[in-house]
Amino acid sequence: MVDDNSSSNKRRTVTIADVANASGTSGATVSRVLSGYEFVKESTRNRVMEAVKRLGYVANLPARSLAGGRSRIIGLLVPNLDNGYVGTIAQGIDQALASANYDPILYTSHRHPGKETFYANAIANGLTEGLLLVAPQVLTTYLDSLRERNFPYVLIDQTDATENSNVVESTNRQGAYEATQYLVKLGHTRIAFIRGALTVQSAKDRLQGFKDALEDCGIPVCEDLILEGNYQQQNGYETTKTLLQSGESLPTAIFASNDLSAFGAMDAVRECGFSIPEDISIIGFDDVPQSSMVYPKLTTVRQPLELMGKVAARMLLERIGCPNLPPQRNTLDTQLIIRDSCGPYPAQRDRIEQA
Amino acid sequence: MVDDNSSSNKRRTVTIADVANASGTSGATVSRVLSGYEFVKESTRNRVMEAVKRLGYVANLPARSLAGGRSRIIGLLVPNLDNGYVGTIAQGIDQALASANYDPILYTSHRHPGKETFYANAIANGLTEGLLLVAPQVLTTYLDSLRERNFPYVLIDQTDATENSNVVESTNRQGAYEATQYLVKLGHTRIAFIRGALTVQSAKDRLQGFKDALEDCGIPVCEDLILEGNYQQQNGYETTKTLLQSGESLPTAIFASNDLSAFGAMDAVRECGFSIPEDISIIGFDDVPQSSMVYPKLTTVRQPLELMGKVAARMLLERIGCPNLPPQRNTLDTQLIIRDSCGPYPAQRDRIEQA
DNA sequence: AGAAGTTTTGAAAGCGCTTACATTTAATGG
DNA sequence: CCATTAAATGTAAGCGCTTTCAAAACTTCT
Repeated sequence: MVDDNSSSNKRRTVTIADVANASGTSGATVSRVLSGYEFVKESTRNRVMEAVKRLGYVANLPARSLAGGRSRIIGLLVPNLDNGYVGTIAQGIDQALASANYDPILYTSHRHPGKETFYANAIANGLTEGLLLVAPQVLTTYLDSLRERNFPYVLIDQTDATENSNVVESTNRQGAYEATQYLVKLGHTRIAFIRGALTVQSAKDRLQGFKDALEDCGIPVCEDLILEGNYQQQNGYETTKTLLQSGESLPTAIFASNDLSAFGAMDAVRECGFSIPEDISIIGFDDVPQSSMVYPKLTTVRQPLELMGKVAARMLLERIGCPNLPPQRNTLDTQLIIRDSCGPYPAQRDRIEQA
Repeated sequence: MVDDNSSSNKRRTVTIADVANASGTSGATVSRVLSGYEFVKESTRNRVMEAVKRLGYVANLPARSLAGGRSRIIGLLVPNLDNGYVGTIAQGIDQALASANYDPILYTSHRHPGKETFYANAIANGLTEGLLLVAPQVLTTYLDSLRERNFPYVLIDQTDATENSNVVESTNRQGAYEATQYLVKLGHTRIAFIRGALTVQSAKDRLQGFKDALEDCGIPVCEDLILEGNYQQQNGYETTKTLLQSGESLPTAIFASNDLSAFGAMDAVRECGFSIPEDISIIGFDDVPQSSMVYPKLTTVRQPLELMGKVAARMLLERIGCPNLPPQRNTLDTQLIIRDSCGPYPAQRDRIEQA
């Protein structure tokens, strides 16, 4: 019952030493109590906890980190923040992190063009315990450093060719396959495909799924209908517009390999005077929140984004706990979400082509 | 030119001492060079920088923090992540922070029900240099502690009644006023208003703008048409549905005081068999990215969200630099964005009411 | 009661950095 | 050329915590 309201009111923050004094123990013991160390006498523990509460003690994170403790911070590298895709994943991550009492520090990749800055910020500076990489476009640059240091990380919706990374992804090929089949079943044979950058594994897989489905349905793959893309809405818009204005025999359906480019495609299609899905069907991939809010509601392949974030975060936390677990790959199921943007092969097709 | 590839390959990370050795100086000097201290001889500075580069030295953040340096981390408290509102603001924040070489650590308020945890995480743990609070619902709980400690923070899209906080907001009253006037000019007189929680200053201000406009137009304010809300889509949906099913004399326009609830309202309106804007006009507030993507495109009052984020971040950084600047309030202009969700007083109105 | 554990604790050594403070070196002036 | 002042650098003391290491306090068992 030491009352240390002594004359020193210079000290700003309550330190572990204050708690030690107030509870008549040593700093070491307080630290043990706080870290849940087993061999502390019940009564001591209580005394310490009481003092902690009474003084409003909160551990100083930098000090703890420096001394070798856990910072309970993980780095979250995202490409940007202004679309639902990232937000939804982040939401899942945040939930999983929250229940483990971790916080994410945010790194946006657009501002880290090279390896340097990002590496410096996230890894070498000793703050984060692990890293979550959301759909990074470029990975070769720093993945090696990460592995070299045995620094825990997991890739979300992106794959490392070496198979040495922990990754959470979804059944991209299968999803695209089903989407394509769906379109074919509706009677479409001329289907345009807007692909993502082929540096991104998911873009390759989705393209593959598309081609496989076409092949399996006995429809020849027409390379002219495979449009170069980058998962951006603007690109979806431009590439679609170019296609529709090319005057060549038009597609009756467009498979945009992510929702964002699908939104762009929708704009372009409408601007060219076609209606969706009467003239041209559009299908996307991801099922971001907006997809059910656009008009017409977008038929798309759902990736369980929030779940992916959650799974990834848990996976990371697990690795942080046991640094030597072997790399693991977690592939979650996609699901075709049928809404209003796809229709049967357009009857009025001919009328349109004359226009 | 000291080559210190000595036999000790035990050390994992390069420390300031390594750099000191390699450059034939002391740790203190290295630290000075790194922090841009003025009185270091040019040649010394060069030698140090060269060693830094050669060894790939990166400062250890916790150590730096602990020793009293800058962590270059600011806390970002957001209500959630899965809507464009927060994402857009965050995007602006991130940009401003990036150019000052700061990173945000993310705190989502849904997981910090009381003051305790959040306070502990963000302030007392000594990691962050300042705090950015995005539209916090509750602030009384920790604002006092912040001020007491003279901890730099700025509120975004939320105001502190005491006028003692730094805040970045927009012309909420004025924006709502103009939106309402616009509706009135279109011929509407029965306008429903879905308000936000009145704990949020913006919600009060928007309501006030609505009432003021009505009054100035000589239209009596009908309390029955002011619907309780909370800025959530679900709420906008439910409250609108209830209103439309109440059978009482229906509104011809709905002013949802944020876009999210406007989206909810749109759903409800359509589900009740009305069309927008032919039967019922809808106007929102915020202009989140989705607003231009929904159908029909939402007429709304734009808050410069990204700019608000940017301004707030700069303001915070400024306060971190000069801790004693007086509280400042920065009110940015809103702008009425006319799109497709509002139309003139419906001619076919009577037909509908009979249905 | 004394040996042989076990459980509990405290003292003290850092973690890697910043920052007085002290000291050395260079520059200036008479 | 030496005092005087300014510039440049090194020494050392922490920042608040975790974690050996070793000692103290109990138990248990002959």
